[in-house]
Amino acid sequence: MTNKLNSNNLTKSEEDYLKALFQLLVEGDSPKVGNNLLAEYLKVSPASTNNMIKKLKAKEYVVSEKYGKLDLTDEGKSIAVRLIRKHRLWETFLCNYLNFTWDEVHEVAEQLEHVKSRKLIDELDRFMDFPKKDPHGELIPSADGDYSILPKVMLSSLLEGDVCQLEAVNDGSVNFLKYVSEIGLVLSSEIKIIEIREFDNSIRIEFNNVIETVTRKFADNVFVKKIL
Amino acid sequence: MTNKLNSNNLTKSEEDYLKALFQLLVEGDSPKVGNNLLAEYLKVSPASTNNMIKKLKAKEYVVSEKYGKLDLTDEGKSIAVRLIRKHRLWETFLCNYLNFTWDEVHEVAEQLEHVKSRKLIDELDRFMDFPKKDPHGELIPSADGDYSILPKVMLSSLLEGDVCQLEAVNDGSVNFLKYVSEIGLVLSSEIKIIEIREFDNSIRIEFNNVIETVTRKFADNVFVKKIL
DNA sequence: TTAATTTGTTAGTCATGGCTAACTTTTTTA
DNA sequence: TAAAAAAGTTAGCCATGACTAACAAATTAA
Repeated sequence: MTNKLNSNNLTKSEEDYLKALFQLLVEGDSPKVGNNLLAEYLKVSPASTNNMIKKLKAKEYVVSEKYGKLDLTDEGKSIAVRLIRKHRLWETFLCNYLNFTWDEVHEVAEQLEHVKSRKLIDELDRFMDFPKKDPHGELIPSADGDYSILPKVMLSSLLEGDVCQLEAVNDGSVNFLKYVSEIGLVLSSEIKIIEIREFDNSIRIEFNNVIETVTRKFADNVFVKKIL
Repeated sequence: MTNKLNSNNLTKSEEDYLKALFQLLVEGDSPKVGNNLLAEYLKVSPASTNNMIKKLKAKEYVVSEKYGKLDLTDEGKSIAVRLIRKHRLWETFLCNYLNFTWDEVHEVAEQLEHVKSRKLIDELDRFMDFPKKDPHGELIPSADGDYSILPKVMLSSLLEGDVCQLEAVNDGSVNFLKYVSEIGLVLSSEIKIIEIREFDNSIRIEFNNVIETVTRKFADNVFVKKIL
């Protein structure tokens, strides 16, 4: 446990910054995360970010040298992981018990993840019988803070003739999520790559006995496990 | 429905004030609610309250004349009722599904009631099969905003020999709630008034084949239905 | 009915967390 | 390697919602 017990006195804003920084560091493509990237990700000005980073450094959740790149301390990471755990558990609850669809959960989970109660989230976890994955296929961190990520294979990285199973989708865009469910894809859907068109990078895929053409951008946001 | 659709753009603070004002107006003892009473109830300074009331008047949720008493507009009432609905549904969920006890729910429900999502709360209601009462015995307002209160008969108003059933408890104090459950009282418990001691206003009651002595203050916070 | 008390209001301050504009440092690229 | 671009920082502003201190109005009591 942390030496600060459960005195988690962070504001919603502080939590947002820590979680965003964690996601850029751990799940992002950029090797280094700087002030402006974080600002862009959170859709706030670089000045606001700079200001908040100062505060988070003072509280020892963030480390960085002047004009240098940002990193999280262990305590900072731990807070971020707890937020991600809360977010994913709520998403799971909303989808599995309250009839929410993929594209509806994110906004509400963003609010619910800031509710402060250890018991609430651990009981919710138990109530759902300790789910391993959220509705988008992402792993849910455990109560003791184990964070791991699935090896991500993009649908766009496969070759003609390959067969795979849908493991997860990027939950960054509501429109994308709507589109995915509208065409009928769900977790575990079996997908076969019929054709990759060099001309425009579009991909013809088959699933549920239908054939669809999807763009490269679409396929970049769909993560799969190759099975053939 | 309101003419503002669902554009419920109130801050947490604004919501807190509206709900508090509603509770003082509808459930409180005072015939008139003024600025200072509201301030005391919310544990903020009269100046803060005055400031917020100005804003809520500008937004047409509150009406009052200068130096006059406060009242809510229909829109203000409607917002307060929706908050109470959310609060009580969450309390019900926490108690019935997540193993929370009477004294634990309030603090967490205070946070959950500010989560903004019409679908969330209506689905939660459906998930629990439209409960009528919250864990403390209070009626839960319906989705279309019907607010009603149980006729409140205080345990302290009964006479020796009367028999009653526990209908609701005042949920204003954690310590009181803890005490109620520790001695073994639950909703629907049958209680018999054994003796009322004039000397110190204490009351001897019998329930579950045990006899307990409770204070007048305790009995003022326990609401019952007389059955004999 | 005046004086005391309570209640309500205003002015001015503070912290949080946004913002823009201007500036500095670092990195890129020509 | 010097100029341009990008990234980071600082100063100063704004809104929100707290606060205290001082003051005004209304109510209660003498």
